[in-house]
Amino acid sequence: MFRDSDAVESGRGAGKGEPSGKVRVRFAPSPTGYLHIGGVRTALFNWLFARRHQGTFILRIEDTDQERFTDEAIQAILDGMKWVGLDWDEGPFRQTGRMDLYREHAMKLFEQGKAYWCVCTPDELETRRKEALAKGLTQKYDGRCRAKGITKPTGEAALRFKAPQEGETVIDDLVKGRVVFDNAVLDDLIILRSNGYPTYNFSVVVDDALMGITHVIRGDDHLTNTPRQVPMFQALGFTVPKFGHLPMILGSDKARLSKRHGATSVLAYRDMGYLPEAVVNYLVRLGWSHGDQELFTRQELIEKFDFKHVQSSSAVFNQEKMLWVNEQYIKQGEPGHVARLLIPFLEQAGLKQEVSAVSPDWLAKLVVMVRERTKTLVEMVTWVTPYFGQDVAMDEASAKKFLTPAMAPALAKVVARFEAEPAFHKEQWETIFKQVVEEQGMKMGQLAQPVRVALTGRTASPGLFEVMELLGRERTLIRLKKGIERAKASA
RNA sequence: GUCCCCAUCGUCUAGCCUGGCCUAGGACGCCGGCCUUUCAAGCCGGCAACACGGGUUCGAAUCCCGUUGGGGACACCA
Repeated sequence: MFRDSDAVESGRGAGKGEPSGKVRVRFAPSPTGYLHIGGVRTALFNWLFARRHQGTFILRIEDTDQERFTDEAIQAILDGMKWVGLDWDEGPFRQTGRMDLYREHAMKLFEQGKAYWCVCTPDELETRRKEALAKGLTQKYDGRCRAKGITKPTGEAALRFKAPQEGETVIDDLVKGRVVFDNAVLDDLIILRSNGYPTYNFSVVVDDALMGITHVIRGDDHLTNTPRQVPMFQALGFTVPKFGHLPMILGSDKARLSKRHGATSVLAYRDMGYLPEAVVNYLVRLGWSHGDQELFTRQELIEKFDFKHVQSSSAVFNQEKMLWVNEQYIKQGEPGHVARLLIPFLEQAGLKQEVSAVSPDWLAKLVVMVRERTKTLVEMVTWVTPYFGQDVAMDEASAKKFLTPAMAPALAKVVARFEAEPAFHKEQWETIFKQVVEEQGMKMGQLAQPVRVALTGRTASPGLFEVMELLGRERTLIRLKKGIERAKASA
């Protein structure tokens, strides 16, 4: 009976899975590419759980496969974590720096008769696996080297763990509840490859144990790995941690989220103009809920996060909703903060000089003026460009439509009245403007549009008087005059 | 094929553990209206779901069994 009482504690139903000791969790990505959305969510749940219980969050890079990892990928993971603000307390540890530890523990198992040398070659194994598949049999290792009792292999050999074959392994998962596996389905897994490197299922166990991990929170694609790992913890004499298997994130076709579904790297969302806190907010709601609440501050998340409300079924990633969340953060966020995040985008749009010429305060006001019209920082750039520089880029079609000779007199009147005012006062200028509209026997919109085009170069903009206020008296008058020139010249 | 997980509006979800308060609530999106100097935002309203079949019970979205469907795992990858 491979059943460890330590593993048996419910996170659902009975109690709330309140940890008794000090919580230690980890996020252990493999550096095969960028940090994707699913990875961020796993990291986030770990981080939240750690912060919620004043525990420790550890970052560990699973790089035991020399073939596939790259330093760039490690850097990308670090950058991604930093961008979303998931700071770790220990690490990043790299498994490649811990090889002695794995070998040492593997040999310990061998000496205790809990592991054995296997001289089957990868090719042979592959062939047998194919045969088994063709016959419709279980594709597990037949254990033929188990009884050979090889003490000192002469050639290439891998070390296999003697998995229990009787009884059952029970895990009481924080999100899935009680899951029972028949030990008969367990394979004698290779723990040390013939090249001396440990395999994943072994290195995780050694690391999780040695790092004192109390809760292993990971994607539910690892659920079936758990009954293979639990016996290893026990064979090594370690305490078995508690497990929590998070449901997967699916693409719109209900298949596991992948590159096929468009952007899956978190940093791609940064580049698309998403705020990191919006991404976090969206991701946490994908699989966790707190009543009807949609928006949470980071502090609220830490206070409210619990496994009791983690969904056990997978969720479809929906960019529309994430966009909405982003929009909310842009609209409700602290203007100065949004402005700071906007700067790199402005610089990239070629406004480096212009940006350095304005104050953070003015930039924040600009953000306030345009923010209810934008859903991303990228969109915000286009809304914000007309307000930099003396002149404005004029949209030809708009100018042609609204800056006509017939409009020139009314525009001139507006300018004359404005010029009579030595200082700009929003309400006052608005009153003046409306007076002109009335005197000219026009409708508000008739005069507002030409003015809008003269001021911003476009037919769509924030409220006219907000625009004037932001532009300031001088620039307002300059642009208005240029608009009149343009109107007169228009044939 | 074998094992494991999952199943409420198109999507994210509340409710399920501790059956009645559910003629199933919220959010995104979509449709319509209001507001309006443009574009937005905002506000109001609408469409839309308990996968199916059995049971248990006075009563089931909630408990049990089965079916179907979806996902995952079965490597000297992680």
